[in-house]
Amino acid sequence: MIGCAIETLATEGYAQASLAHIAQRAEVSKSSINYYFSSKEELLKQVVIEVYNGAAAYIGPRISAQSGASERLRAYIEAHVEYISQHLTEMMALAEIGLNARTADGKPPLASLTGEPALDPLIRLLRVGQEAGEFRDFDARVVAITIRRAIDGTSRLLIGNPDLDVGHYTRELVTLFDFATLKGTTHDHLHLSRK
Amino acid sequence: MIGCAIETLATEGYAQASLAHIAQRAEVSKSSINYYFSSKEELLKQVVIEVYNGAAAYIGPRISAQSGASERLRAYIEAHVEYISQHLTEMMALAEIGLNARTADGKPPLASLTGEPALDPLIRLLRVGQEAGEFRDFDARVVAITIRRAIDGTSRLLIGNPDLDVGHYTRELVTLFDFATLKGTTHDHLHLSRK
Amino acid sequence: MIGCAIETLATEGYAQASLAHIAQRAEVSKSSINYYFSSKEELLKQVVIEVYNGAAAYIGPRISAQSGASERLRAYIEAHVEYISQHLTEMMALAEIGLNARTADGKPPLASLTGEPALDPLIRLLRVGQEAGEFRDFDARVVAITIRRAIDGTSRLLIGNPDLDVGHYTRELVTLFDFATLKGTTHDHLHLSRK
Amino acid sequence: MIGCAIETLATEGYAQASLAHIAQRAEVSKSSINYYFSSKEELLKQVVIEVYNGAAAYIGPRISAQSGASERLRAYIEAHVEYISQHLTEMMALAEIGLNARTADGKPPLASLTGEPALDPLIRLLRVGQEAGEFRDFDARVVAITIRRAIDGTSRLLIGNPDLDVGHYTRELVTLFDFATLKGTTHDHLHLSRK
DNA sequence: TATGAATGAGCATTCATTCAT
DNA sequence: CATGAATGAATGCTCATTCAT
Repeated sequence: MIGCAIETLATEGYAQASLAHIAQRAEVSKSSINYYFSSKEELLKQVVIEVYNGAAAYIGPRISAQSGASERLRAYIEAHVEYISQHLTEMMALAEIGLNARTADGKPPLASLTGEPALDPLIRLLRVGQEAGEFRDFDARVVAITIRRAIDGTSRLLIGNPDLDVGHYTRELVTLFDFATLKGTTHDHLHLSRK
Repeated sequence: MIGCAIETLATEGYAQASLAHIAQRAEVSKSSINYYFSSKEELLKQVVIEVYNGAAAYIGPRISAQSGASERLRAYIEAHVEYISQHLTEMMALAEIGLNARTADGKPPLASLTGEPALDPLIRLLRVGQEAGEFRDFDARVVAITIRRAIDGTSRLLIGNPDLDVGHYTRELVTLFDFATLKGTTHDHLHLSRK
Repeated sequence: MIGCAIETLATEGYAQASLAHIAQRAEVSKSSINYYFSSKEELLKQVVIEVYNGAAAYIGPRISAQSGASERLRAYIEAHVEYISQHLTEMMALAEIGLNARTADGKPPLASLTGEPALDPLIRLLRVGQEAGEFRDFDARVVAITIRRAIDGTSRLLIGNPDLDVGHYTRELVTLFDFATLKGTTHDHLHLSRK
Repeated sequence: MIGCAIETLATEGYAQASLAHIAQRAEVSKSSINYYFSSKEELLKQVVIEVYNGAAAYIGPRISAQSGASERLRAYIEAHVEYISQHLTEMMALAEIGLNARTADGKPPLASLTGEPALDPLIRLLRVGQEAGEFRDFDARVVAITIRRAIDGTSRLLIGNPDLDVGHYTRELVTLFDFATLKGTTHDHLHLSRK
């Protein structure tokens, strides 16, 4: 049932993801959904949890397997893009919810996903790299946000370009952020002159 | 009236931006909106045009004023982030529309805004820089997408952190993409080893 | 303007014959219609009058030109069918109004057109024919109603069969009602046995 | 619910037969109608089917019970008028739908009811009578149309004259079409002279 | 004379939810 | 455990009408 909700969200969009449509896809009655989930909000929350846990289970170990900060960053990007490319539907669903769902007061409640809390591990990773002397001196939060934005954009990119070479895209992204983060001598004048 | 539509979209979200809510904010009747705009779709289209033109008028000249590719890229980022930080509401509205509106068949029709066509000038800018020997050898499209994603994320970031130091954020972003794009010697081994 | 109302009614139907559509066809503003006609009801009334007078001006003399009752009846049918076939649009408009317009209380107010009052001349014609011994002994009202129904159906018939041979159709109709009304000996037993 | 739709159509007319009005008469909510009927069009279709089937069930056997063509024609008229006089409301509803409903392109889609297809059995009946030598030589289609028009007009007639003597009216109609169709000698000169 | 602006009422339809079974 | 029935609220939209100009 959660699976059908995901499919509906991904293929029809948030606005069309009514209980009726989800129920139709799941070939159950609308009432059944309300039986298992106290409200639509609850259903969406479960969708988020399900998708999020699935991603974490795949990505977490991939990062942990690496030891150096730069290797971890590469693994972070690679694992995310890879997972996204293999779970496009779920990611689209997540995006639909994250961009539309609001709390009663009106503001994006699931900012927690793409937002600050979810960003913390990445920020920590970057700071560790800086302390270890692997990364140059940047604002870890800004870089983290940029990386997350690049990663989160992957699903849309793949939707629009289904035959995109994911491997090539991943490598380019990794290289890009390698250059952007790794300590080097050549570019330092730029960095300093801008400070 | 378009202004109120923008405010409603930005503060209440796409789903809550009904004609009734927009009309209420504008202190006119629902019918009046339908008098000036033949449909809701038309209203949203006008919102997009209005916001888009305003941004282009500000940003375009700022980029053109620069001559070198790397200076242009810096101007691109700076002008965008600056404009976004000063027109947060409009940008949020644009995002709400771009991410939710669908054509009759169901898929993102306004991808044109954040999507491919809008990307072309940036891609060209990057390629010019590569041909001029200013930029290293990267996939211009991947880098362009990443830059756009970083820029487009600014509005959400500012919503969540209203007292963010925009100047600092912009400088960090510019530096990040300087490192990511400019030709240097130090990091070349990374790039090559990954190829 | 009345002409455009007629066209709109005939081609788009009563439900679609809004002031907006009529105004569009007439290439004037909606307000102009309300300026010349105090209400939509008034406009429709004028349409009815216009069409009705046009028909009367054509048909009246054609009937009066005949002297015998049976000749008059033939002229009645012939003139009507002929006029209808040449003014299909107007007739369709009349039908749309007659079948849909209602007074405030809810009942067909324009029954006067196809209804009783409009029937009186025909009833009188038939009775004169009976008194003159030309027509058999029938209920003039029933026959009159039947003749009117046949005539009124002509427009629909022509809409559905645009290449109908109107001359043939008219002759068949005239013959049919000749048989139905003229005094004869052969069928009298039927009539009597049914009384 | 279909019953209330019929009543509303008959008493208030097609234009006033909104879901709101029908729901009010049925003392249910508008939503309930949409629950049972996927659209208003569907509701009207069911009304047509219901009424049509009811009529067919009554009228069909009455005609089949007769053997001769002229007897069948009499039964055809008698059964129709009788049924109509006893189901005035339903017939009015049917008329409102048939005369107003339009397909997306704009023209009368339910012509099938009063229109050509529904006419075929009557045309066949008349032709059989002609081949059997019972009926004179007329255009069966024209006569059929005229008979249907007379029958279809009955409901309007009864609405306008609730205390009409239906028996008398039926007999007059039957006699009229007896004279109009049966082979006789007296009138033949008319027919021939017109040919 | 003619029209743009504005609106309240009404339309068919969709939705999440409740309730009895 | 599951669902059919039912509904109030809300949606985008059309309409005839009014009013100031």
